[in-house]
Order: sequence, then structure tokens, then C-alpha cells
Amino acid sequence: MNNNATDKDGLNILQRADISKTPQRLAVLNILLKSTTPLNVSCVRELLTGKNRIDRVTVYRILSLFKQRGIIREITSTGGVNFIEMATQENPVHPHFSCRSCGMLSCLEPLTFSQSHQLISAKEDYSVDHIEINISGICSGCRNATMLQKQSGKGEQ
Amino acid sequence: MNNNATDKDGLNILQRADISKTPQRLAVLNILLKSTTPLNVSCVRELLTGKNRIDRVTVYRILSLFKQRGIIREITSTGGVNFIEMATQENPVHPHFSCRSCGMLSCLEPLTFSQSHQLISAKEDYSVDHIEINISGICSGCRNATMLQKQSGKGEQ
DNA sequence: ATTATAGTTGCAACTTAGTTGCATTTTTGT
DNA sequence: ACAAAAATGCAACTAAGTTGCAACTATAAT
Ligand SMILES: [Mn+2]
Ligand SMILES: [Mn+2]
Ligand SMILES: [Zn+2]
Ligand SMILES: [Zn+2]
Repeated sequence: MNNNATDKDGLNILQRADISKTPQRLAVLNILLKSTTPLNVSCVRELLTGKNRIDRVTVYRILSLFKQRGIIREITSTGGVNFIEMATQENPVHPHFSCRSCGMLSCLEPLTFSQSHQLISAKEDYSVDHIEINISGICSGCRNATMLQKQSGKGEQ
Repeated sequence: MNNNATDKDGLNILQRADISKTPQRLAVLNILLKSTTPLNVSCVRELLTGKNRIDRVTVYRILSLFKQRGIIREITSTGGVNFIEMATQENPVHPHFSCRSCGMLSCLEPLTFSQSHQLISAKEDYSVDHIEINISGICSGCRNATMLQKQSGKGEQ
């Protein structure tokens, strides 16, 4: 979602979703559009600095609206913090990798419908509207850090 | 995990895991063994009534130990509440269904290794140690309730 | 231009999940 | 029975997320 997003993109998205375009909503949208990884609410707020600072509650309300209108999707990550990412045509639902050590969340290759379809053996009387595949472990950054530590003689965490 | 679990099962599990057997740990273990669905910490505590009541912190510490020793596994559910279930040979990792309306979490059919394997296109430099597949929507109970409401002339929520 | 109306924001207060430090109690090994 | 080690309970805390309400802002009608 990073490819040189402009303010116009944000305006268009709000317009298409029939949402009134306030500076706060545009600010949040621009942050999400610019980000290369899913963000949690704290991260979004840290990026809303200076003139763009927005009350915590407002951020939650904006995100809740965006989610309801299908503009963003939520990623339920281990560790009790929810992440969000843009939900566009070019960014279909996909698995995520969450690092146990640093908490980083990154996107993995999307599944085709047929691939994901076969793993839903939900009883027929459930109506499915969302699938999350969350994979966790240790990211390359953290693994390298640990290796360096071991080489320099220090013990495990 | 419901099939007539006895106190002996709990003792055996603790023994095999080389964990000292305290009444608190046995009480938690017995609740998990008896439950037919994954439980969250609040549920576990509600079931620890009377003589068996245990401090909230102790419950967290016990569960954290059980998880570390592979006795239980955690299910990261939508809504910020984590669920737990017994992690035994006969109960391999499997997808879960979480109802958006009532919050109920239920177990779905397990995936074979080859099935789950193909959906992990993690970059090679990540080390994967956990996969969660969470499916959410509306459970049959809630759907029926909604239908009855509609029939009796009331509107949607 | 004035005013009514609905929608949006910010603030304060609250709830709930989970954690940390420390004193007291219980297990366990001798 | 006893000492060391481990486990528990309590109080206090953090962090995510929610609710109610008053103030503000855009819009639409007069
Ligand atoms: Mn993603
Ligand atoms: Mn299960
Ligand atoms: Zn990491
Ligand atoms: Zn339900």
C-alpha cells in the first residue's frame, strides 16, 4: 500500500464510501495508505503528530467506521493488539507473520480462493464472513540479533 | 476433551510435565479437561468457585506455565480475548470458528500437515512455530435467534 | 444571513485483559 | 522435622478499548 499515495487517493476513497471528508479521517487514511506494513492503533497515533494529532477515541471511531465500510481490514494478532491494513482490490485477504520476539507483523503471499476454500470445513449451519490465518515465530531480524548475541558469548533471553 | 476426565488424568499430566502438583494447578487442569469448548480466562475463573477459587494472577501464571510446557494451546480470537484448550495428541492444531454475535468459539475439523503446509509461504528466513486459522461469522444459534426475531416482526439489531 | 439539524470531535471516566513486585504460604528434598 | 525453593495472594499498575456527554462544524432550510 506504499506506492506513492497522494491526498487525492484518500479523498476518492472517502467519496466512494459516502463518508464525509473530515481532516481527521483524511489524516488517518493517508497514514494507512503510506504504510508498507499493517499498523496498530498506537502506531497510527504516533504518526498523527503536531497539527494532525487526533484524540485516541476519535481514531478508534474512525477506524471502526472504515472497517464497517470495508475500507480497512483488521488483523487479530497474538499479543492482544489488533493491526489494520487497507482492504483494496489489489490487496486481497492473506496470511500474516507475527514475530514472537519483537511483535512485528508482516504480510505473506495471498491464498487463492480454492486454496483457502479447502481449509474451511465449517459446519454448514455457520455463516462465515471472515478468515484469518496468523503465523507466528521469529523474524529474520530477531534471529540474526540472537545469533550475534550468542557469538559474543551472551546467553539466551 | 470432555470424555469423562478424572482427577487422575490431571495428576498424570502434571507428573509427565515435571510440574509440582498443587491443588490450584489441578483445579485449573480439571476444568480444561472437562470443557467441551475452548475457554477464556474469565470462564475458567467462573468455574473455579467456592473452595476452588484462585486468585486471578495465579490463574494467569498457571496457564502461562501450562502453555510453556505444551499442555495447553492458546487461540487468539477476534475481540481481544484469548481462549485456551488442551493440547494433546488426540487434539491436534485445528481451525476455530468464532461467532461475531455471541462470542462463542468452537473447534473445526483439523487440517492435515500437507493441507496446512501449502498455505505457509513464509519467507525462508522466518522461523515458524505457530499457525492459527480463525474463522468468524454467525453461529447457528445466533442465526436462528435472528430469524425468530424477524418472523415476530422485529427489526435487525 | 439566521437558525435548526445532524454528524463529528475531544475529554473524562470507565471496563477489562493482562502484568509486576513483594510478602506469605505451600511443596519438596533431606 | 526442617530448610530451600517454588507457588500463591494481594495490591498496584499498564494498555486496549468503550461509553456518555458537551462542544464544535458542516449542511440545509427558512
Ligand atoms: Mn497484510
Ligand atoms: Mn479447538
Ligand atoms: Zn522480530
Ligand atoms: Zn453466536
